[in-house]
Amino acid sequence: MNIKRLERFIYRIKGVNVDAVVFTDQETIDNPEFKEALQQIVNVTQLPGIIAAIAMPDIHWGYGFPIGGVGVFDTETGIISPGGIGFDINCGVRLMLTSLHEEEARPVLRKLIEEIYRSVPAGVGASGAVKINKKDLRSICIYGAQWAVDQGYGSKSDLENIEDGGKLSPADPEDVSKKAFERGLDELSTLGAGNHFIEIQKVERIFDKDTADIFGIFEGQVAVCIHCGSRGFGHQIATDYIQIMRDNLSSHNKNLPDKQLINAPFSHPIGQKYFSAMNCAANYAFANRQMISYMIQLAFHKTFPSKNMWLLYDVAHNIAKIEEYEKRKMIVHRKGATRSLGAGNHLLPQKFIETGQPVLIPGSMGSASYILVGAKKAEQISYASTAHGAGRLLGRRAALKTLNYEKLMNELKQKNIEVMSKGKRTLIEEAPAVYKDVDKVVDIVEKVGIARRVARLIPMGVVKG
DNA sequence: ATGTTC
Repeated sequence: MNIKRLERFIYRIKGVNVDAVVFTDQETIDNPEFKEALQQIVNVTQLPGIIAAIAMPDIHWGYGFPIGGVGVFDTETGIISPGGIGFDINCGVRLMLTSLHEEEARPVLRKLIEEIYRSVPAGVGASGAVKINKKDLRSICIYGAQWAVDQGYGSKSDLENIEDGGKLSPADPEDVSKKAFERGLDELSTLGAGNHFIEIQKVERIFDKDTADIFGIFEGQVAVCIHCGSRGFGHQIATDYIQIMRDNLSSHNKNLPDKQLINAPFSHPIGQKYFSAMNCAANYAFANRQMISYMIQLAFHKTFPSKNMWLLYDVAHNIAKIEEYEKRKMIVHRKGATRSLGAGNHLLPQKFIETGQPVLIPGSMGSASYILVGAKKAEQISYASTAHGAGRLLGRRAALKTLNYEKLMNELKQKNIEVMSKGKRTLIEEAPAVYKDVDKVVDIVEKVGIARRVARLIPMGVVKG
């Protein structure tokens, strides 16, 4: 690999049609663990219609494309690829703020965590939180979070605090398979497993007082963070379209450097159908997080009837969207990358025009999370993208082999973190030691200038699959 | 990530 350091935390790797750009530190560049992930972002530069291939400081190995990567393609000559988005379509993060202070929450924290755990089914195959029929699911595909609000789960004002209003188009349920529909029916309002979680956090530090004030953030404030996606519904859609592309576009895909980069020309009917089906899954995920936050609100008000809880923002970090840069339409794949719109961007609702878009970057179970704000510079150097999390350091298998459950529980106990989980295995696979240091990731993001820190939060309690 | 390896 031909890697050149352009400036501090910005590297250029020689690519095929374009060069790849990586925002990271020298340690990551030199670490053999990340060699494959860096090769993956280089592979992306070989795809048709590529405009930019960018990796974030939380880069790690993924299916075809690296996680923590952005792939930008021309809408006419370029492609759309399920691997550039991820199996968990519109995996994302939602942050709820409260009028509650940490000291008031501490004595009843266990009860609150238990209440939330009962309200939101977690774990692999979790189901049965709400009953919907096929017609509802069709509406969810089209209307996303708006469907949930129309059903009484939350309020209309929530919608402007969700990326794209929680509703993407085109999204035609006819492009979604029967099998995906079957899976989607009983999974709405469930958390899932793996790195998905609900976390009760407290604001530990404020970096940007002016923005924090506008966002309604204060030191010691209790917040609730939700990290989850489109469950088996999105997973099935990704699986279906990988198969469809394999069966119907074999000559188009014959010279791929990696089979997992399978794709369709964006302008091809299959590319268009996948885009539409992907939007259905994205809308399902927006509805899912809307439902979950409503359930959490009920649990919260049971414990604290006189306190308020409201939505700060909801971001997607596994998605592809049509965006325009320099009057050219592009299909921007963000896989483990968060949109980062700076102040004044016309896509923002009025309330965020002067601040820029809230950006949510959670860490791992025992570590900090950040609220950041989008930066104009991101629109210039990263196609309005920034990092999405701490980024995995160790694979699941390696985690199970090297880490000890009792030791992990002791660590969390020492940090005063209450945990409720469906199983031990997920906890070990998601232990803090498995992730990079989120503080470092966010530091690079800010120094490069693709988002700015507003507040740092630390965990008080966590619910996991 | 996932009715757990596509």
